[in-house]
Amino acid sequence: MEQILPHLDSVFSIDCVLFGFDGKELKILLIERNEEPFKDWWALPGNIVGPDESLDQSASRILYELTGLRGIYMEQYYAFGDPNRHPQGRVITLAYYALIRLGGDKELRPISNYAKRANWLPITDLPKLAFDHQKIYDKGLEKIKRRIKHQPIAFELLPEKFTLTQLQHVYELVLGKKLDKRNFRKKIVSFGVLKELDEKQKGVSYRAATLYKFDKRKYAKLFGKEISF
Amino acid sequence: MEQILPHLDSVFSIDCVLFGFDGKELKILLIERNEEPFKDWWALPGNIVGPDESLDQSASRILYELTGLRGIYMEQYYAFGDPNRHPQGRVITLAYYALIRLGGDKELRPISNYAKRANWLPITDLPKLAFDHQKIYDKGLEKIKRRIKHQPIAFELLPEKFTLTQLQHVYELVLGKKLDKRNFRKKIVSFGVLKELDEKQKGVSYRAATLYKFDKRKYAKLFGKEISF
DNA sequence: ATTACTTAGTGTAAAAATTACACACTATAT
DNA sequence: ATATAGTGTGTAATTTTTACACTAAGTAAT
Repeated sequence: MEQILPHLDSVFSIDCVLFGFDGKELKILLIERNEEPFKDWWALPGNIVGPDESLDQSASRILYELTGLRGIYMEQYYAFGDPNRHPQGRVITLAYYALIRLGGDKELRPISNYAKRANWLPITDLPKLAFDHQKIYDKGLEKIKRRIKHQPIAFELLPEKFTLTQLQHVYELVLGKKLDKRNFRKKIVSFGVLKELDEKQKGVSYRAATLYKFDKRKYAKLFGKEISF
Repeated sequence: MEQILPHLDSVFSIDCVLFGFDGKELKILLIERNEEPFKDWWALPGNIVGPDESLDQSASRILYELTGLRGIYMEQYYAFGDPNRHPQGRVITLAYYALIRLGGDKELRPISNYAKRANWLPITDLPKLAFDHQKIYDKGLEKIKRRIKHQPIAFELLPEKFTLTQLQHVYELVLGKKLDKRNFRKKIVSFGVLKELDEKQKGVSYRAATLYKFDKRKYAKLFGKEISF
């Protein structure tokens, strides 16, 4: 119902759960707050939605401001609006997640002044989080667990070229269970969204694995058909 | 980011997509607006979130005010926040869906004054909708299509006691395709969430079918295991 | 060049799930 | 008694899923 527009004191924000993968562990990006409330606590990066931004634009801007990253696959997944979730007033927040490959270069560019610092922390050992951010994170993890079974989001966590073992590793981390190597390969290849390259892995002290990349074209053709893990 | 709370003129609302099933068709509840903008247009029922309500509470209140219904399974599914979606200012809206069985008695109790009337309209023949409500509806339908494959939400559209044929009918309507009778029964029974009653359907001029009901207890035990259609 | 080490890469058989498909039964209405 | 309309049921063929272990290839150290 939207025909009358009272001026209400409500604030609408976006918080981001950025999952990162460095080849070993799943991490999330947290900031250490520099201001009250929850000064010195770790929190999810977030910000207030600007008056002329769409929600997705706003999420992209926030991600960019906090990390310098652009062009990342992000998706809103839940709105949190408990009237008491923020000690200073009513703040409804919309949670987005993003999946990012870590390592290499382009890391953590300067951060807005409300944070002392930002850091990628392994999800296996998270500190207490400010506000209801633990809940937001939990729901985000749950979300990508479900999503990775049906959508090709695992690739976002990997470099453009990757080995099947690396891909399996990502699935195992997100789903939280071991998968059978042969069955995994059989299945993932049968989806027909991988392109086998002529290249091999480099810099390893054992037999180098074949590199693959995700084939967006092939995936686009499959549209509608469900992938299922 | 939530440490400073500027007073912004933003409005946060909830819109509901109420899917109803009368035994024949899928319908949604629409209201005919009585005020500008979009006076005389059909729109989704919605309202502004109160300052001390949680989002779910607010959605329940709105549903109750518009229909008199309580205790309905509702879930938020997407936030719409295009800066231009409302001609009079910034309104971010959170969409909820609900599934309701129609027919019988408890229908459409008096409606707030912003609507001329409210009506259940078949989804196969919807009018043009106000604002971006067509988009909101589309996304809602998409959502329940996916959800009905994995969660026991079909039962919300049926009376407490129902026949397997009625249940199949609901699945067919939502998924938009025919299902094989024998395979459907085999599968739905194998989930083990139905309780066969000693009762038979009444008032039909042919062999009466056995009635079933959804067994919440059994379903609770299955928790974690995925249903899949 | 031999050896030790580490991961890559591969096939099959058994079990389970899915699909396609047709007819006799039962209740009611006339 | 007969026509009608929907109920309720089984099976064989196919596909998908699961469980499972060894050889091949490359690197590093000697």
